[in-house]
Amino acid sequence: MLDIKLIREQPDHVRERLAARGAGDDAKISEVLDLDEQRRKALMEVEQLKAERNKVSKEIGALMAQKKTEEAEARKRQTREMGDRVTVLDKQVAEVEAALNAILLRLPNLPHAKVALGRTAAENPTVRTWGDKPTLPFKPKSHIEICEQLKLVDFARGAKLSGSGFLLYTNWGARLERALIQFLLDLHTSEHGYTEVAPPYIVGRECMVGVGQFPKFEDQAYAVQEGQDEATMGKLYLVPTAEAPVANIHREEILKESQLPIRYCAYSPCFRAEAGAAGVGTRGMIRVHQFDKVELIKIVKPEEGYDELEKLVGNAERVLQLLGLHYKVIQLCTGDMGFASAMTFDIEVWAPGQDQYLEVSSCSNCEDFQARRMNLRFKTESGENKFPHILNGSGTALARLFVALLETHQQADGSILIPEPLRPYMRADRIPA
RNA sequence: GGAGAGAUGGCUGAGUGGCCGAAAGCGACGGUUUGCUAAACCGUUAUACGGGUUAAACCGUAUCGGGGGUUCGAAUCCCCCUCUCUCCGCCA
Repeated sequence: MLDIKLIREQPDHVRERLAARGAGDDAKISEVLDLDEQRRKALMEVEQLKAERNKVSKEIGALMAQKKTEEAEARKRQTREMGDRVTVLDKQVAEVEAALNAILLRLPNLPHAKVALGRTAAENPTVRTWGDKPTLPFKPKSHIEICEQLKLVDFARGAKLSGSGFLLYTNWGARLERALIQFLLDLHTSEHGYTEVAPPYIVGRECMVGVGQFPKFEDQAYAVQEGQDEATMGKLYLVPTAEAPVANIHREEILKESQLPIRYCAYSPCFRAEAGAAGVGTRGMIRVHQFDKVELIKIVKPEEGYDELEKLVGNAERVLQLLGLHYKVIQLCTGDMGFASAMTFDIEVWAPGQDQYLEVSSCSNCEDFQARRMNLRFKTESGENKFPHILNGSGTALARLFVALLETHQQADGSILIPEPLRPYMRADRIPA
């Protein structure tokens, strides 16, 4: 959520920054300014009225104590009317506030000044690349072919169980998935300073609002209903990412400055309806309704936000380096960034069988945008309450990592060579052909 | 799922209609005292919004789990909801 004071004081700056990300909706900002004005006007009136009512009420109390009943009754008649007026105005304020909030919750974050201007993914600058595209001495197979040959994933039965976009990992495939999860958690906790947490996979809607998923992207989530009780619909959702529960751990808290930075690392499955994406890359494992991911979340002091973002990207990159996978880091341009983010770096790993790069990580600094929504603050040494920066990054998404790993490390004989750091987890150095 | 108890400030805990943004204790912070530590003593100690100010000071409003109601006035009375605890049932 944007700071209403910022919108009030620098509306043109806000308009300009929103326009930069292609969300420049002048009408909305004007509406916000108008509602804000209305709200404050009504507030002033009602508060003044309440102050008077409180005053007279106190007097009534004093009169009652002195047993001056008639005088007290006279005052009561006087304040009764004020009470009715207060009720009306209170309702008015609540309505204006609700209207204002509805807009504010749908306005995306402002991109950081250093983010490249652009409209689409085609304009995302590449920041760096690591390694080279592997040159295989044979025509690389697609992960789909590999999975079928080595029986790592049973696509047909996954679809039978839950519909298209759901995977049934089998055998070495299941073990590889589990090994990767554990490898990632161990790496980030023991080498990168994160604290492991295991969150719920179903969250209340406030969590979704807190991270900026809702209300704008409500159609992308799986909603959960308890049995036949339709009244429970809209209360709980399957997590689209561990960010939803983990970033909200300290929602509505006031942290001590000494507690920061907080760094959490969490595995969770991720459930995405992918509404509107039907038919786009539906074959294979690249776009699915459920995938595993290890997520990194940081809550930090504002002045440390961008240093921490750099480190976060580095933590995710380390994964690919250890697994011997070629990748590039790109910065998302203003037009391609996610709703809550002020700056985002994506990591794209090379998948030889696809002949393309796959996004396996997205690392963002949302600054105080999410902290505002979830009312998460920290108290500075001087006693001031401030909103921290909240960062999130995939470290990393698994299904696509799985794809890149198979396609990169496939051997001429059809087996898959397991990268050194993963071998203890696989208890094998290759998946046999 | 059934029955009962409860939810008050950083914590413990008092408060059953006005004198209560809230006693007391603990903790924390500042100060006095002190060779050091400890103790003692004094003081301070929530949040948001609005007004005000260069910034403060300051003023107002709201907040005692959440929402609604009664009343001139609600932590206190009434209704609904959420959560926690105890017992029973069920269950991985």
